[in-house]
Order: sequence, then structure tokens, then C-alpha cells
Amino acid sequence: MFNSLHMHSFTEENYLKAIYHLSEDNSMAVSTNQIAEMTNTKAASVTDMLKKLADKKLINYIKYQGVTLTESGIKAAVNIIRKHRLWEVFLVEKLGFKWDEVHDIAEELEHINSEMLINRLDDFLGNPAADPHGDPIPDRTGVIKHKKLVRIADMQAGESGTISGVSEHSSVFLKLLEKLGLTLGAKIIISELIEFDGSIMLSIDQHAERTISREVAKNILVIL
Amino acid sequence: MFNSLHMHSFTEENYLKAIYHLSEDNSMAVSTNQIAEMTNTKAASVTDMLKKLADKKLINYIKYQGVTLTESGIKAAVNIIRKHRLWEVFLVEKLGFKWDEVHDIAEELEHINSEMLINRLDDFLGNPAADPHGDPIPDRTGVIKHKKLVRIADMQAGESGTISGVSEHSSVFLKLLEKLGLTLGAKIIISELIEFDGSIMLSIDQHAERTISREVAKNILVIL
DNA sequence: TAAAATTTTTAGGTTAATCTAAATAAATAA
DNA sequence: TTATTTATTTAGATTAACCTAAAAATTTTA
Repeated sequence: MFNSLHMHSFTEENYLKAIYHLSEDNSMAVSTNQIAEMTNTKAASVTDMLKKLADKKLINYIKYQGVTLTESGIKAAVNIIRKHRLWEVFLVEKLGFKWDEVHDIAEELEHINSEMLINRLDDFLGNPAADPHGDPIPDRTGVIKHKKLVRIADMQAGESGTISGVSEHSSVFLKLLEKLGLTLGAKIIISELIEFDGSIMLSIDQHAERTISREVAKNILVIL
Repeated sequence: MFNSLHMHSFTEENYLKAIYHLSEDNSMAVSTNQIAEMTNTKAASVTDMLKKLADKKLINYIKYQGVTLTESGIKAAVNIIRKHRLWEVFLVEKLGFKWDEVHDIAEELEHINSEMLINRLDDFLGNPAADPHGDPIPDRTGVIKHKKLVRIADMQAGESGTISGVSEHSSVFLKLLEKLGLTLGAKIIISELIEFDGSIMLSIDQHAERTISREVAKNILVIL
């Protein structure tokens, strides 16, 4: 079943995705332990899988030196991410799910294998540029248009911008933002940086004035 | 991952579905070989799985005597069928697939596990009663409303009806019906039964007059 | 109803993905 | 730069789902 050129097992796909996401921030080779943590497995299991993925030329792997994805590994990972994000848009836009409810379901849907399905879904959704969390959706050729985003934590008093992404996707965090009115598209203006604890006062959509912790501010991304 | 009350593995689900479909016509206990054929496995593998399903109280199994589904086995199977058919409606109604293209994709989608997802999909689709092939969609409590359908092969000259189902789901067959204009909703009138080879002449939607083989006629289902 | 054919089960293996425990390599600290 | 700690890999098992070949049960046929 999982033998054709573009077909990788459910599990292989999850490793590829994990490696991709880990190398997004890192920009360095990814370590065995990092992968183990992300995939909820043990280091020994990861080593086994790395050998397998290396045999398939999906990763560059040298013992003890971590891994990077090859061209075809990146392609495979990006395709899974495309599917994940399109399904998330579907769940929110068409089925009325909230942005904090869609991750686990998309995690299953992303492994459905049909190019035609995903391209038609893409069209049905109007070829969205971003998922419900603001993350960019790769197009059908694998190209990702990244926006220049800034963390609220890095902004100065007086600066303003539009909330366009988050760097923390947990349900608790997303529910909090929802409650605070800090959702995608909200326009914010930084009123004051509190020196004592690094918390930040800002106004949201001209009216609500709020103070948020530095920890929250680090995980909200804005277009200036 | 597959441990909670309603969770069965991908493979277990496929066996349950196979047993369900085999006992639809049979109405008798289903044999090991029948299951092996339907699931593309060998009899020995089936025996292994039957023991497992029996341990889980999903089937009634006595060595050498075939199997029937238990109440909870039926529940599980019907739920999978519900998901399969709802996804087929989605693929045809929303994504523009043809009725002969959706089976394999739905075969994958049917294993996505989220009650909320499937109920919302159901609502999004307008709670359809039947899938693109006319097969009834179980409601969220597992109830299936069967229509009284008659095979064209069993009709008499002069009788009329509306095509409402098929008993053969292969792509070749469905494409043929498409070409002949014998799709769901078409109104037919039997003009003549050809004694020589059992083929049948009929009119479709008042105009087209066609002759179809007995083999084709056996697999088209009609409401009188 | 005994022999032959068929069906089903058992026995024993394989593969993918996982694990624990032990061994080895690399990084850090004294 | 040696010793200690940490990270990674290897060795050896386990589990689910499958297989082939042989044995046992059932069914069919003569």
C-alpha cells in the first residue's frame, strides 16, 4: 500500500513533518532527542526511523550528527503541511469549528492521499493564503509565501500593527487570545512597555485597552 | 492510540465493515474465506483477526462456523458506513467529483475519528438521506432507512419507476450507466423483455429508448 | 458411508514500529 | 586534558497484521 513514489507511511510522514518543523526555527541539523520529543517516542525508535528515511533519501543523516531534510524530504513535508492547513480552513470556514479545536482532526486528515482531493479542496475554499492561525498555506507546487511578522514582544511603544499569526498553537493559548479579543485581523497599538515585568499595554481595534504578559506577547505575531 | 471504547484500529474497522456488508445479502453467518476475499487477505490472517474481534465482543465466532456481528459490532460497522457515505456526498456535492471517482478516497476518509466532525459534516451537507449511489446514510444514532428497491431485471413490460440505487459499485459499471443516461433519478419505463437473452428494452426520461443486458439490469435498482 | 475435496485453523515466520537496557560517542566541567 | 555527564546508537524484545505450509475439521461426491 505505501510503495509508490509519493507514498510514505503514516509514521514516516509524521517524522518528516516533525523534522521540518524543528528545522524551521533551528535552521541547524535536528537532533535525535528533539525528534523523539516532538513525536512522543524514544530516541532509540527515532534512530531506527532515521536509518529508514535516509535509505529512502528523504533525509541527510550522519550518525551522531543530526539530520536535515533532502529536497524530496522537504517536498513531502511541505505537502503534508499544505494538507493540514487546508483541512483546518475547511473545518473552521465550512464546518464552524473554532481555531483551537481543529488541530487534532487536521492531524488525521493530513494523511489522506489524493492530489486531486486536495487541489479541489483548495479551490473549494477559494485558495486561501493562510490557515485559521495565520500560517501560510503552500501552493500546489510547494511554494510558501512567508509574511514578515514581528512578535508583539519586540514592538516599541507607539507602534501599531495587525495580528496575523501565533507561534504557539495550544488550545489553552488560543482560547485565551479569543477571550482577550486578540484574534487574527485585530489592529493593535502599543501604548506602553512596563519595565518591571516586561508586560505590555496595548489597545485593540481602537477601543479595548489591555495589558498582556511578556509570555503572551512573545507568541503573537503582527504585520506592522 | 486505539484503546478507548469506540476506537478500533484501521484494520479492525475494515474487517467489521467487510463482515457487515457480507451479512447484508447472506443474512447467514459469514465465512472466513468470504472475508479473506473481501479484505484481500489470506484465510489464515482472517482467523487471527476473528479471534481478536471475538475477544473484543465485536463478533460472535465459533471455530469452523463462521461469524456474525454483535450489537456493538453492528454499531461500529454502521458508523463507518455512515462516515463513508457522508464523505462521498461531500466529494460529489461540494468538490465536484463524479460518482465513480469517490469510493477510494472515502475508503480513507471513513477512518477519521471524530464524532463532532462527522455530525457537523452531516449538517453542512443538509443531512442527506442517501449517498451518490443511492445507498442510505445511517443517522447519528445508527438508524438506516431502507427504501423498497426492485432490480430492473425483475420488472415486467409496461412497469415504470425511478432509478434509486445500484448494487454494483465498480467504476466501469458506474461510468457505463453515466454514458447510457441511467443515473439516479432517471425515470424509466420497461418497453419489452427480450426472451432470447433476457435483455431489456426501456425508455429513459420519456425520450431515449435503450436496450440493456440482463447483467446490467440486475444491478440497477428502482423505486416503482 | 467412506473417500476426496474444500475450508478453516494452527504452527511458525516476517515486517514495521515501537520499547528497555547496555554500549559507545560527544560535549561539558573540573 | 581527564573525568563526568549527556546524547545517540546498538542489541535484543514486543505487538499488530500479515504470510506459507501443514494439520484438522467439515462438506461433497461417489
